[in-house]
Amino acid sequence: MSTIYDVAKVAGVSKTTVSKILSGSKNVRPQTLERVNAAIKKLDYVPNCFAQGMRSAATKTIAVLLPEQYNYGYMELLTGIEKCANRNGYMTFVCSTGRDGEREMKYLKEMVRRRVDGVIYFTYRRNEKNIAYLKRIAGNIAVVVMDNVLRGEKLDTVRVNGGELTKSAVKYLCNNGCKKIAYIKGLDEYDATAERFSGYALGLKECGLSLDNLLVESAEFTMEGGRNATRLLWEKKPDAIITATDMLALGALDFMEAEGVRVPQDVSIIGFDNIPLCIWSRPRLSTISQNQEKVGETAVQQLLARLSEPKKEAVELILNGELILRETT
Amino acid sequence: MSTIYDVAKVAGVSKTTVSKILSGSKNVRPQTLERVNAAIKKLDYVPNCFAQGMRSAATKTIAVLLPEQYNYGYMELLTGIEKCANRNGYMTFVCSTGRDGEREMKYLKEMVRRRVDGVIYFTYRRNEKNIAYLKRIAGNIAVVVMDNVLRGEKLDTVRVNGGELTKSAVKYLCNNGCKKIAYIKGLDEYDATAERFSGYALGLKECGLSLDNLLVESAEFTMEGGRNATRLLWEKKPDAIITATDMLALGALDFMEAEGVRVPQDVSIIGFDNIPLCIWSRPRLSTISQNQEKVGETAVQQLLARLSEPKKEAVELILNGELILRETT
DNA sequence: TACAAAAGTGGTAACGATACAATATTCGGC
DNA sequence: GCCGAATATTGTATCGTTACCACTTTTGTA
Repeated sequence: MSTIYDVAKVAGVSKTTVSKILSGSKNVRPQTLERVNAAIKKLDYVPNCFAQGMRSAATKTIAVLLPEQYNYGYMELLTGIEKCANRNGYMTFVCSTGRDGEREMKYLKEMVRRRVDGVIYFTYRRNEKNIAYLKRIAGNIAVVVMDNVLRGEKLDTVRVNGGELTKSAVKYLCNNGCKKIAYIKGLDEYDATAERFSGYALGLKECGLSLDNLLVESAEFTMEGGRNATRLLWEKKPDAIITATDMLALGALDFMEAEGVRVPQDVSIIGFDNIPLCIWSRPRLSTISQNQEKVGETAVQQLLARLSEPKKEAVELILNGELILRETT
Repeated sequence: MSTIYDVAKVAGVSKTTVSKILSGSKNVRPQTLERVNAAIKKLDYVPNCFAQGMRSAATKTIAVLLPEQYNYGYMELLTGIEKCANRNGYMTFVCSTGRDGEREMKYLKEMVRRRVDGVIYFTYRRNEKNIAYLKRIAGNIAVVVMDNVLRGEKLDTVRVNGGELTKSAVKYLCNNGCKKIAYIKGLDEYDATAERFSGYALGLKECGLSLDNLLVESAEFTMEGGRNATRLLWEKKPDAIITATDMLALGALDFMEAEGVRVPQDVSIIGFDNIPLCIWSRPRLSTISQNQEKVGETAVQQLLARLSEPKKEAVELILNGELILRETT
């Protein structure tokens, strides 16, 4: 592969001149510019990113750390991140840590090794050791934290207020006459879904309803989990069910179909995430949309903002989602 | 950020010794090893990938070029690629070119700039200029081509034999008494789907049925496209419909539901891809599965094989898919 | 004990680019 | 045509690492 030196030789100038032209300097004679450009074209010259990065630090690379194995739920978020990053000349590394703190640390170090400019950090719960490392590297590498797992850590944060949104779902159901609103939680170790549950509790309170632990179940984030939790809840005859994720809601819907329960006449169901499957279920699932593509885009924008002003105070960006009413309410 | 020189100073040895230890040399006294490791830990030292890459070429990075904007259809493939790459210590860049040759070239150059070790090249049709460039860089960067778009180019290829699989679907339907098997093609410019259509034609021939152009429609790869094509086809009263992709089949299914046509009693439908939605449609969609995760894994393995033996003759790996019979046949 | 081989360590030159200072060339005004 | 200013070009050091060779120390064997 040709180097800047080869280009200089072919064009009959010094490599310093070539370097200047590459970085768009004005102080070059038109004929020199032409000769150099011809040489670049002839040799198919492409600057070596590694050599560049060694002097001028910026690698135009962003890393995205995800807690779970790469799955459909991250698609929109990743699309948003990719698009915005590429638009700004950045490439991205996507790493899934599989909920494993050690692996997360391994990837964080790998990102330092690769001198990425920034990290979009998505995790499912606090890991003090990793947070300490993250804060240490935040001096050299821009860090944006997704969700509010690390609140109070003075790191830029981008998140959707899942609590507020869940509260609004409770209020909507209440205003439409529901009195026994059940909830299917995710695993408590997930901060993001724990927040949604808090919103549920708060919503009940503001509606003058009391929180009944018998109307709350926990489950794995799968259809199967949703089905099982619903089976237990159904004995308490709720008139509505809100779930922490759409898959749980689809499980609930599946249970109702099997039992011959009419949705929404006998019971209303509201999910969370607005995954594409929502419009394929019958009846179509009402849910809360987070607009993940926008979230990803915002995260990248904040990262770039941080890179251009490293000293500025950390910000917390809270995006709005919306309640999407389809056929299960 | 600390450098190898800092480590050497703290440990009281030369940077050459530190470098040796990092690369796992045996010829080091245990106490020296210990002192250096302590220094590395103390300083949180992580080698600079750029400086390393400048001497020893390998960057442990693979690029994946996709023709379409990052979407659900690529999820499994990407998962396979990611998993296998990470397992082998590689990171991946994913680039979507949006069916734009210029953009594809831009990304190819970017990958050369970043000195990736290999490129997994996925495109939708031949672009001579880009192919020429690809072949030129294939001397320095390992290239694996997905699908058979570039057949005859002496580049490693990994693909699923969509033609053969479609043929087997035709035979299955024929053996079950279907006589008027219609087909919904994708856009002809896609080589992968064109191959599937050839399989359809060949299947008919081998079953002793003749290809009737009135039983073939083209459409965009969307549900809407499938619905419209089916509306036209339905006038010819086919007893089965095979489609180039699942979304087209879901569109067909949607049309049948709206028209009150019973599936599979009145007409059988077979899609292609086995996207997750297949098990959500009612009746559940029969389809052809490509096992994309396996495809991705195979591509990475071939890339690594090429890296270790650059001179070996190019290979073509053809993976098997399978006909998945659900409720539409 | 002697002496070659092996083990352990260090010095220096790359890798390919950019930054900075230094030098060469052109230009404008008198 | 001369001189200073502006423009254009170049030489050299440097980034952090590894490769290679040279050197010192230890080990093993006759």
